[in-house]
Amino acid sequence: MTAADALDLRLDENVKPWNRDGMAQYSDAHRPLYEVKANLFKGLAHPVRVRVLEVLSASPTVSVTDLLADTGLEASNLSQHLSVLRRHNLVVAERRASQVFYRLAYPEVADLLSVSRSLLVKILERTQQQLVSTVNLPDISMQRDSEIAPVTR
Amino acid sequence: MTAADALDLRLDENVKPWNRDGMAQYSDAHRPLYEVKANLFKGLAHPVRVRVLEVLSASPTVSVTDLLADTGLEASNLSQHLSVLRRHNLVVAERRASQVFYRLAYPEVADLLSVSRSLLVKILERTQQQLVSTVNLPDISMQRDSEIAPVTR
DNA sequence: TAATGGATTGATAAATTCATCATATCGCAA
DNA sequence: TTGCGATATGATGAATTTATCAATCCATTA
Repeated sequence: MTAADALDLRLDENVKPWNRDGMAQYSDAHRPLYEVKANLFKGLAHPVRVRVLEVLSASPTVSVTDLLADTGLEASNLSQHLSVLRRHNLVVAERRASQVFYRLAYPEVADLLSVSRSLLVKILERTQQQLVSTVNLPDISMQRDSEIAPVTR
Repeated sequence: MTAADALDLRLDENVKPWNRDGMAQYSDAHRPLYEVKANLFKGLAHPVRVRVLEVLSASPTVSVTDLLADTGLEASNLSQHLSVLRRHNLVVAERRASQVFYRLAYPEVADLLSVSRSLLVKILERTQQQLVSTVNLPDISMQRDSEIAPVTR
C-alpha cells in the first residue's frame, strides 16, 4: 500500500524544479481514486506545507527568500517541503535571476484549503461547545472532586 | 512540531467510541490554524480512511460489518483506521444492538472530499496531457533511442 | 575565473505511521 | 453464566516521514 506510493514513475528525477513545473510526476491515472486522494492529503499533511500554501494563496507568487523570512525555517528544511509540494503538483517553481519564485499550480488548491478551514470551524465550534458544557454543567452544584467528568449521554 | 501533535489532550481516553461521539479530542483551539489544518489532512492521508469516508458520503450510516465486506480489510486494521477518523472528529460511531454504525460527523467532510476530487481532476488532466505531448512530440521523426526524453522548455 | 548568496539535494538518525497478531470488551442468545 | 459474533485495544516490527547537517548547483558579481 505504501509500497504502491513508492512506485510513482519519476520521469524527471534530474530536471531542476524550474524546468519541471507541473510535469507529470505520479502515475496516478491508473490508481483507484481513493489512493490518489489519500496521496494528495499526504502532500498537505504537514504544518509547514500548509503554511506555505496559505501564503501562496494570498500572494500570487512568493520567493523562497520571502518564505524563509516568513516561516523562520532552515533553508534546507523549507526546500524539502517545497520539493514535496512540487512532487504533488501543488505548486510551481520558476527561476528569475538568482531567486526562485513559487506559486500555486492551480487556484483550486486555495479552494481546498478554504473548504478545509470551513470544516475545521465546524468541528472546533462543536467540540469547544462540548468542552464548555462538560466543564460548566456541574456549575455551582456539588462536584465530587477534580476528576474529569464522564460523558453523560 | 510533531511533538506538538502529541500534546493533544485526550480527555476521553477510556470512553468507548459510541459514548464519545464528537467529543473534543484535540486541544486544537489554541494552535495556529495551519497546524490544525495539517492535522486534519493527516487524518485523511490514508487510502483506507479516504475509502471509508467516501462510503460514508454515499450512505448516511454504515455498519462496521458492511465496511469490512466492502473493503476486504482485516477487522483490527479497519478498526484502527476508524479510530483515527474518530480522533479527528470526522466520523461518529453509534452502537445498535451488537453492531456499530458509523456516519460522517459533518456533511462538510463530504464537501472536502468532493473539492479534493475536483482538484485532482485538474491535476491529472494537465499532467496526463503533458505526458501525452512529451511522448507524442517525436512522432514519426527520428528519435535517438529509448532514452527518456529530456524536458524541453 | 574565483568568490558569494540563494536554493536544492543527499545522507542519516529520530519520530511517526502502519499492518499484523494476540487479547480484551460488549451485547446477546443458549 | 457460558459461549459467540462483532469490534476495539495493545504490542510490535517494518516502512515512512521528518529535521538536521554536509555537500552541491546555479547565477551573479568581484
